[in-house]
Amino acid sequence: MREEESNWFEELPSPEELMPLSQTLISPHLAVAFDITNSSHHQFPLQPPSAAEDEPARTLKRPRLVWTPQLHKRFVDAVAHLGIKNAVPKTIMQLMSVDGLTRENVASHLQKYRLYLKRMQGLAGGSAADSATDHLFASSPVPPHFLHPATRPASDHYLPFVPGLQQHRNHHHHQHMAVPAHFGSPRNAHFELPVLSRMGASVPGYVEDVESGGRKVLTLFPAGDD
DNA sequence: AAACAAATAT
DNA sequence: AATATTTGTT
Repeated sequence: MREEESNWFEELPSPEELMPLSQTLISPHLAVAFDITNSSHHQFPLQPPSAAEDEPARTLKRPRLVWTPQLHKRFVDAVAHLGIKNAVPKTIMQLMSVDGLTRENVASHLQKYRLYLKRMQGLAGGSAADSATDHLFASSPVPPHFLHPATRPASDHYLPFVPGLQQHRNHHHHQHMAVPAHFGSPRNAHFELPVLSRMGASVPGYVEDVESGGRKVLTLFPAGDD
């Protein structure tokens, strides 16, 4: 049994998408038998109590996420600001605060990105590292200190945010992602990331029909506000 | 529970 | 090819 936290259905599917599905899966008279006739059908799919059917909510597959350059840039920014220590999928996801983006989306992307970074460390010289699959990653500049772990960021653009500590920036006119001076609870185990107002305006993803196979795809950053 | 890397699947 | 999912380990 999957006991995952896949609550994506709470936000994504529009009633128009859900309705036809429910209609094909639940026969009309069954639908009336239960209470879903009561205009409450723009709720997320409840599984039919009859259990005679399969469970669409658990079986339905979320469309693949498209990592646009804009979305990737946001990812890189988040990692840069978090610092390598704090840049784990959950916190990256929170900092990015992109509506509909899941931890697994980020984890998968992070894994690939790390491989890309390793591949580039090898070619620290000058040679192009582009294996043609790296177009996405190449679309956003890699902050220098990603490649040299021992090295501190030369500029204060990437000052790692440490939860308990207060940052002192002398010049603060880089409205990148403003990290609030005080946030969450002090040092303790987990801290809460507030919804950042500037960087964090959650973008409501939309679903696009692409590709000849009719695969549905999720594009979160169609046109950046970046 | 979450992170991680490697392998594998779609 | 790009992303997701699974697996085994910490």
